[in-house]
Order: sequence, then C-alpha cells, then structure tokens
Amino acid sequence: MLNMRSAHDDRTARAVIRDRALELFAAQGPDSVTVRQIASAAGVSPGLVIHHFGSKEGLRSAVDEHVAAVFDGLFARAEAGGLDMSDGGSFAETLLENLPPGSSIPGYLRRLLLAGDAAGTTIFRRWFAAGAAATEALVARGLMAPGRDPAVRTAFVMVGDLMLLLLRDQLADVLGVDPLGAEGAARWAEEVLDIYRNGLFGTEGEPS
Amino acid sequence: MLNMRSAHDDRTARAVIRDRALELFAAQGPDSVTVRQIASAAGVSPGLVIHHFGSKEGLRSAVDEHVAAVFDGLFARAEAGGLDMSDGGSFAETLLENLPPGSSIPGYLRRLLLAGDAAGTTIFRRWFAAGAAATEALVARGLMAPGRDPAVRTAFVMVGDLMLLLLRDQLADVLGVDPLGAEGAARWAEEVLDIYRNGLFGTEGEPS
DNA sequence: CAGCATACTAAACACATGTTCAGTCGATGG
DNA sequence: CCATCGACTGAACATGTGTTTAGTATGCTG
Repeated sequence: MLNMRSAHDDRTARAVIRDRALELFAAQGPDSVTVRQIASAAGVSPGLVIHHFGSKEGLRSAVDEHVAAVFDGLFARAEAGGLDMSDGGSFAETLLENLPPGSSIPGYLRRLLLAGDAAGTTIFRRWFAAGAAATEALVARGLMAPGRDPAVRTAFVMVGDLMLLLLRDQLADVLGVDPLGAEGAARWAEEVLDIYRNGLFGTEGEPS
Repeated sequence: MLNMRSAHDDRTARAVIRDRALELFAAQGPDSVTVRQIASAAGVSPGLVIHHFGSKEGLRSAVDEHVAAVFDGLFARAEAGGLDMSDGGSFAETLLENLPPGSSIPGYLRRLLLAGDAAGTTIFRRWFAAGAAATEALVARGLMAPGRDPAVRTAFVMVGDLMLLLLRDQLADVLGVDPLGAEGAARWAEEVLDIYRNGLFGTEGEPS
C-alpha cells in the first residue's frame, strides 16, 4: 500500500521532479514552464510527471505544500529558539543561512506573494504570527516598546525584513551591494538598527 | 504618415487594447493571458491585436512603456512639488490618490517587480531617485537626519512605503484592515511616524 | 513460481495557442 | 471619382500544450 521507496526517501524520482519544478517555477513563473521542460530537467518522460502528480496543477500544489512545509519547519525551529537569529532579528537572513545556497525557495515565495496565491498568504500569516510572538517576547523582557498599535508595529518590522527577500535584486541594483550579502547585510543592519534606536529625525534622539 | 486618430487620441482601438491588456496582465499574469482573451475584452478580433502591436510580446512592451510613462509623470510632478504628499511622505498613498480607483497599475507594478522584469527595475530606480531627492531636501531643511549610510536609509524608507502597494492584500489579511484604506492608512501612518520619531525601543526615546 | 502492482517510456491525441492571410469597409487625398 | 492606405474581420495554419493510452520492465507478495 505504501510507496515503494517511501522509506529511503528523497532520492525518489517524484522528489526529483518536484525539486526541478520548484527551480523552474521560481525562475520563470509556473505558467511559462512546460511539463516537458520539467521532465527533461528531471531526466524523465513527460508522462511520468503526470503519473506522479495527476496534472501540472497537481504538481504546482505539491510544490506549494513542500515550500510551506519548509517554512513551517523553520518557523517552528525559530519559535523554539533553535535558530541562532544573532543577526539583529532578521528572519530573512536566518532563512538564507538555513537554506542551501542558491535555493529557489525565496524566489518561489516571491512568486507566491506576487500572484496573491493562497499558499503565499498562508506563509505570510505564519511569518506574521512568528513575528508577533517574537515581538511579545521582546516586549515582555523590556527590550522593545509595544507601540500604540502593536499589530501594525509588528507588521511594519516584519515587512521591512521580508522586503530584503522580495526586492533583493532591485535593492542590489540601486545600492550597488547585495543587501543579503556579507557587506550589504552589515550596512543594512547597522542603518536599520540606528533607525530603530534613534528614529529618523535625530542621531541621538533629539525630540522635535 | 501619422496615425489616423493620433490627434484626438486615447479612444483609439489601439489604446483600448492596451488598457484591457494591462488589466488582464495585472490580474492573471501576462503568461496566462491569451491574445484571444485580450481581443474579446477589447471587443476586437485577435488579428487586430497583432496588427497593432506586431506580437503578444510587442503588446507587453507597449504596456510596460505605458506604465513607465505614468510613473514618470507622477515622479516628475512629485519632484516639482505638484503633488500634495500631505500624508506623511507616503508616495504609495499619493500614487493611489492620483490614479483612477481600481486602477490596475499597482497590480502590474507588483508583477514587474516580483518577476524581476527590466521595466520594473527601471521604475524602482526612478522611485529610489525620487526618494533620495526628497530625503536630501528634508535633510537640508533640518527635518531629517541623513544617517551614517544615507543610501541605505533612503532605500529602507522607500521600501517600507512600497511594501504597502506590493503586500497590500496580505497586510489587509493579517491586520484585518486595508492598510491603504481610510482607517488602515491612518493606523499605519501613525505607527510608522511613532517609530520614525522615537525608534522601536522606547515611547519617548529611552536610551538602552 | 505466478500474479500483481508500480515506475516508467514512447507515441499519439485533442485542443489552445500565437500568428498569418485574404479580403472588406471606410476615409482621405489627388 | 478613383486610387490608396490603414483599420479591421473570419478563417486558416503551424506548433506547442497538457494529457491519455498502450505497453515494458521490475520488484514485491502469496
């Protein structure tokens, strides 16, 4: 009843197809990727892709679920304190560190959010919940002020972080440095920390 | 030599096709929109679409150029001070106010940026330049501190604003309020202003 | 061993796609 | 008025699409 290779798992052709599909979907957008391209990248026949996932749409949701599972795992680890998060509370950076270099998952997330896909919204919700939990913890320890509108405050901080993932290329273009690379991340973190500490209007918190 | 109707312009079929294409592209993504859908939405034959734009790709770039022109116009007016920008310096809000309600341009911009399209990068650059100019003006008048890394600071502020456009739906989902609607915008602006004034760590700028 | 289910392929199918083509209509200009 | 040019259509075309089908090989189960 079980899959033949479900025990010694992720080398199965099914998983290979899913992974190649993830890469192609992230790079070109799901609509302009053909079943034949995926099959060729995975070294199998087009028929097998349909055999395993029922349809191209089925493959898409399998990829969605896989990506969601990866994020859920990371969020769970982050909330349990299992991730180091030493870099100024940036989950975006932490994410990149815990993904294989060159992973297509950030690119795919970008596509999910851009298209307003339901799977993307779910991940966004989860991210927001994790951010809210982190905020509460910081507030409880007196390390952060809750603000008048804690939900909005959490959203703002979260979104400033998420942006690094979503607009990485465009930011790299105007700044001349990859904001998620070594140098860029340091510059970004320093400046953001300065704003979070002193605001925008004075270097040492001059009141107006 | 000139187009027959190029004088009393934007009611020409060519413009109608371009506008319907913009709407469909923004809603579904260019790849999953067919020439026949566009033709049908514009009330013309598929052949005419190609007749006017050469190819579907030609139509895409015509839409890109049109969107870029709209943005350029707005940036020019903003830099000249012709836009009121009374709402806490949010260009996203100003943009929405100067666009017909329900315009597809924000949605199309989202697609351009998240797909990494060159046209999107161009608009992003222009936006950044406008933000940098606004920042400089504020700094010159002593209304804002330049920070240690002015480029990064400008990018951060700009990106926090741009987010409202790009993640509007997701933010509305987690906040329960459209952050670009009347109530949501007020809440958002108030909280962001608080952060920009006092930072994240204290309501009245308590140093650590 | 037989029986069976599963992974897998090659070829075909039905259909939707972007594009072309031949031709009609209507206006404009000499 | 006639010739020409551009807007425009309906039907066709070539191709690429997702999917189906028939069939082979292989390993598991009784």
